Amino acid sequence: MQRPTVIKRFEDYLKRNNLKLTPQRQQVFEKVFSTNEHFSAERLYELLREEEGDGVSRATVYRALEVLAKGGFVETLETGRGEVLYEHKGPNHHDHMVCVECSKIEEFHDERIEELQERAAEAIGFVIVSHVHRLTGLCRACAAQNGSSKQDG
Amino acid sequence: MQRPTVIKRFEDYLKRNNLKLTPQRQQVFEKVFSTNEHFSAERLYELLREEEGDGVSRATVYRALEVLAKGGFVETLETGRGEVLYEHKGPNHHDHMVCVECSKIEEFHDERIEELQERAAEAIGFVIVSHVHRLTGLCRACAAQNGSSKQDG
DNA sequence: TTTATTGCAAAGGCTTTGCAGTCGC
DNA sequence: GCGACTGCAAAGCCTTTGCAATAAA
Repeated sequence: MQRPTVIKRFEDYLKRNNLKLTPQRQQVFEKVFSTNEHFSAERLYELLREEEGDGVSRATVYRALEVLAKGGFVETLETGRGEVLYEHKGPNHHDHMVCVECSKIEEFHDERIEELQERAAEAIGFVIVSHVHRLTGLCRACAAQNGSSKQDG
Repeated sequence: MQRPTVIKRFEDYLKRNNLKLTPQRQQVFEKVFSTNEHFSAERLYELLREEEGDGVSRATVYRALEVLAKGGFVETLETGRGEVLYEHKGPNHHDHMVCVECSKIEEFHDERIEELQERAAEAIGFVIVSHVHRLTGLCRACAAQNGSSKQDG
């Protein structure tokens, strides 16, 4: 998906929903789509503060993220440790693997899994709107280091 | 898994980890294993208050849940709406489908999915410790009702 | 007796909200 | 000009924590 296209979609979305295109929303939108990282609302707020210009208030960042989420421009990702991260939606869907040691997030995708989950839902008449498939564990680097040290669990 | 067995495992776990078997922990443990529902910490606290006897303080409920989680006796489930629910671990693993309309939670399991996710992890050297696979959408009943009413999104 | 545990209430962290002024449309 | 938006600070919600008293082992 090219940038101009997404911006257009965003503007259309705002119009359709009687929302206004404010400089703050633009700034948030730009920042969100200019990174491929997963970020928290707080982190996004920081990033916007660092920018030249007026900046955006914390409340507005939260409110803008809500708009973006409702419009389907960003997805939320709960890391499993009480954190909520966001990322902008790209053309290709993917799921996540989160390293408990270093917090690194890797992405994966398997069409077969997507199909099987669709079947599972169909089987009981469930209509999927969205899904979360998150693996938690150790990334390659951390697994190599943690080979021996384990505590009782 | 039979109750006596789990209790035994719990007691062993406490001993092994230098933790004490207090009446409060027992109460929490009993309550957690006496229901098959998914519950929040707050809800569990309520349930315990309603019981005859001394009850357990809120702080203790949270602390006990932490112990149970670390010991692998309960699993946490983020509903995707900022809520964290718990459920006791049973013999058979399962994932969840959460209805956005009525909050009903249904369980599903597909061994093929489990295998594919294991492969996906292996492929990049990731070691899975746990995983979350949650489908969000409409359960059969709500899907039937919501056939037409949709908002822009 | 020693060390972990409990209860309380205060403190935290993150997010939401009320409100008055402001600005897109 | 109207209705939505913004910033601020206060309020909320859920969870964690410090501390002194208490109880398991």
